[in-house]
Amino acid sequence: MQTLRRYRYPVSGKQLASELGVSIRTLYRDIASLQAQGAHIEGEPGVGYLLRPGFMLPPLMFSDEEIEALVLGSRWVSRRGDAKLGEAARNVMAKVAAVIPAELRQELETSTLLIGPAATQPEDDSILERVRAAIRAERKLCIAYGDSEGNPSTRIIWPFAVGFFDTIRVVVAWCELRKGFRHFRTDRIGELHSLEARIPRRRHDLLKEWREYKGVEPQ
Amino acid sequence: MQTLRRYRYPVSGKQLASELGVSIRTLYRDIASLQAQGAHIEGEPGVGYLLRPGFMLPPLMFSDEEIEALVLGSRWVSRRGDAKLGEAARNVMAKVAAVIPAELRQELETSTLLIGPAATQPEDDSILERVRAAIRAERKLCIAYGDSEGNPSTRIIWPFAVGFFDTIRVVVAWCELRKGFRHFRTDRIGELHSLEARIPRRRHDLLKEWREYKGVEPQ
DNA sequence: ACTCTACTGCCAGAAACTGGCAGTATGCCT
DNA sequence: AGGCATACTGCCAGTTTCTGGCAGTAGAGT
Repeated sequence: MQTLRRYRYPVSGKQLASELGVSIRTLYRDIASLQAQGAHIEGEPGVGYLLRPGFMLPPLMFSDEEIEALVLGSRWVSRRGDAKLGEAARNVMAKVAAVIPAELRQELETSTLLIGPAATQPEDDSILERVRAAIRAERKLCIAYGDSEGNPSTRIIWPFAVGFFDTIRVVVAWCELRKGFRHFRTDRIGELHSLEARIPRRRHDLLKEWREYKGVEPQ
Repeated sequence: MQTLRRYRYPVSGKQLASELGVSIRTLYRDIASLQAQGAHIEGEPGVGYLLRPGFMLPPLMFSDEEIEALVLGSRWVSRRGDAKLGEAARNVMAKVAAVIPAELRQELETSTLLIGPAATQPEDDSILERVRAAIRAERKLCIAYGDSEGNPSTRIIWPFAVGFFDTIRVVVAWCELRKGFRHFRTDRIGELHSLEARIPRRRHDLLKEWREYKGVEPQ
């Protein structure tokens, strides 16, 4: 898995086998067993193998308390994240539930830590989804924003993080108009579209610089 | 693992081996390798084997979105749960980070979904911790409670769930005084102590009945 | 002292894995 | 259309690993 993950383009079985020090025949068998375990490895004749992005977690041991924390966290994301993120959280729980024995599954589903409904009406989810997509793709966004006094403006921003507060969510970005870090409440973003232009700096560096500027501890 | 989990008392290796259809010698070897993988199996000469409570997750594959959801959920619990639950959430992330290759670890730590600070000052964490302990042990609680008009009362309750709202947390319980389901805000609980007496009904049944009574969907 | 039990080293037989070979199917390039 | 690179499968012998029995040590409870 680790070897295959290093490549972002299809790589031939022959090459993989020589890197791992095994024969081609064994490689085919190993890949088949990895696929049986759920790894998303795509193989095409004439092309090679490609690992679809994702995480492979080895066997892991969790205490009761840790499982409760995991379930509670997933439930929170499921109810407070945007639609896609919520579905991802439910998928996590479904995957975990699918592989544990039946006696434990009940313990999972019966977990007694519940997330209550949101205090405020959720705004349009698709804004958050599109912001997250832009962050991941490291692309600039053009937004119509109304500030706290209601003054409308149109800005080009470099989004690199989303902050979840109890009742609101803010996009953390570099603002080209103001030439500085700014926060934008998602419920005050009117129109939004993703630009072709890439953000000229790495997301990780922007985040680090913003943390130093604001004095925010890593989480 | 599954075989061993069924027992709540120490069980001899001989018995385990015959249930699994392997020899004693092999069982010792298998247990050694499970322990090497992180399973909490305790073996004492003259007593037998005992599995400390916990979950063993087999290898699992997650997509990028699912990992983001998992990280975000853990961060929320880490900042909004009580001290023990928060530590458990951080342990989950630490365990995951410990077993994934270095390139991926950075992706985890750099995850750009952040949880902001709580809007209100958190009340005494230990109340929530003790309520959760009572729920897990299925023990009655005696609490001093002030209702919304501030009238103080002392009640014996059967706690079976905790609801997390944006700014407050409520204990869901059967109230012996009112002979019905009641909710108690944790910030209005004054004194609290756990009683020796067990709750006469199963937590799971109480939760189910409360859901039907309140019309709450399972999460 | 005795029994029950966990745990280790050793070794032969059993099981699983590995690597090579031959062969089929599919996509890309000329 | 044809050649080439590649994924993928069945078969079989050689190698490695796993298994089960035996003998023995050590700790806990009676």
